[in-house]
Amino acid sequence: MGANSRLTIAAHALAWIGLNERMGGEVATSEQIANSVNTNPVVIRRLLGELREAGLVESRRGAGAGWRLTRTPESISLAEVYQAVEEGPLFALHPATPNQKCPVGHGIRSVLTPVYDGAEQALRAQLARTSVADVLRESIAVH
Amino acid sequence: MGANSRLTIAAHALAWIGLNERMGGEVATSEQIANSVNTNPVVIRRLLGELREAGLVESRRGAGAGWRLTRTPESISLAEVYQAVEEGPLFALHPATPNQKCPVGHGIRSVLTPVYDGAEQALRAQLARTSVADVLRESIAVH
DNA sequence: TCCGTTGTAACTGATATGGTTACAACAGGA
DNA sequence: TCCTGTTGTAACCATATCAGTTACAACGGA
Repeated sequence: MGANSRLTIAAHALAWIGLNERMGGEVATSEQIANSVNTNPVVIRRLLGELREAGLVESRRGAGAGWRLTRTPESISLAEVYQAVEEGPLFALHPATPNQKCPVGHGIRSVLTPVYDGAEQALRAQLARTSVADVLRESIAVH
Repeated sequence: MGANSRLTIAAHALAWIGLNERMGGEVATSEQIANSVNTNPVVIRRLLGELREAGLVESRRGAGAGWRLTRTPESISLAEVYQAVEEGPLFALHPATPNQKCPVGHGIRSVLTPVYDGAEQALRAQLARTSVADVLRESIAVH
């Protein structure tokens, strides 16, 4: 599958902002986060922009600007982060409408749809078991 | 996410072969399957080739050639089909090694790895609840 | 030998991703 | 009012995957 690192980078960014706030920092800049993730600040700003649309972070512009969490790290689950950065469904149905004259082609889409919904639901439920606070705490605990 | 239709097409092809065998057909050709899926026969042959490597189907060449299931439709779950056609992990870690001098960057990969493993395991477990026989039977039942 | 099918390479167009440069918009402070 | 640092965003590039297509060699039964 086209595995991407969007969830990884988003979780990393949120954990970093959480650590920054715990250390007394007012706001975190995309440059600081990018330095920890080891990527370009624009990549961070694009992803945090999607998290802002989802209501997970807020940004301040102008001098002394940066990013802050709108909620506690404990209350943000990876399922919400996934929802914010991965829009489409996990599995796609047929690119072209299957042959409706064939019994299989006629019925298969309405069969697969709930199967895919259930699989995606199971995925989200498992991601919901981990919070940004978990990621931050366990990351720091690694020696 | 880069949602693709590989699992959909593979499940459709297997269900079609299963129906063909139930109707007394010896082998199914990639052209017949492609006609039901509404795509090009080469797309079918490529995907069935991966299913053959996984041991789910076998092919015969020469005149009167085609494809057959190696097991009953009841014994083939969508989790196995997923395994056969989607190799890589669902979520990727960082494209570049994160900053090891940062506490978050140092520990986050070993934290996310088991989280992603668990999520993917939940996905597979849910897909395992549906078999090719289920897909075939329910598809035919759709009016 | 003929012929239908598989197996596979090669190419195309569309789309997603991560990275980069560039620059306007903004807002606090000197 | 101006300076400065940061966000917001457009534009572009390289790479990869996917679905589709054409072409043709390999195979094997009749």
